[in-house]
Amino acid sequence: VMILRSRFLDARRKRRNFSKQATEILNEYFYSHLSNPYPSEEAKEELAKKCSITVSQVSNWFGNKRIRYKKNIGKFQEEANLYAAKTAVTAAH
Amino acid sequence: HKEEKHELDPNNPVANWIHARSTRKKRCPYTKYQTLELEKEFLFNMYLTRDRRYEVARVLNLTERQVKIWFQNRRMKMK
DNA sequence: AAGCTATGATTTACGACGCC
DNA sequence: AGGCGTCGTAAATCATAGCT
Repeated sequence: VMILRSRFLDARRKRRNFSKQATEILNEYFYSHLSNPYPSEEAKEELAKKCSITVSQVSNWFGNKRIRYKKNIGKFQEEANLYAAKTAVTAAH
Repeated sequence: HKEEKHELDPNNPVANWIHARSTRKKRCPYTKYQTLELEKEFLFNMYLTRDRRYEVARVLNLTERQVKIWFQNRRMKMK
């Protein structure tokens, strides 16, 4: 019984990477809230809808992103600059 | 809602994020046997009595705290 | 094709807060 | 006060998708 369930749960590990657009949306939020990248429940729901993924997946994504960014800020510098520039353009109308 | 500790360092984007205290025990994956026995116990009852907690901890060589937290996490996982 | 890395999911361990 | 409840998360680890 539990073996069946654990296999079912393990099946969740069969995943596809998120779409390019979804990753784009998540990164835009992350880098435009870099000093406090903790979306509220409502914000998570909105992101989930825009990305066509679940709220849990949004939480996982932010959890992974925060720890991986923190662990190696240098590696993400280029990406950070890219999204900073992008949101700056958006802000300038 | 704030958790754990914040570092005081201006100019660093990560400074105001939530950080685990350095005293936190490193995560230690449980053995297959430990997990299986915990699952069996969970199937028996989702909430531990004090006596069961003591017994499970003793048999699996875990602390009572670890067993308590394992059950808390397991209940959350179930939701 | 094989190896390696990036990435999404799961597992331990707590902090914050709640209710008895 | 004190202990166990949930909720959200950190950090480590797992599994494998997808490059090189």
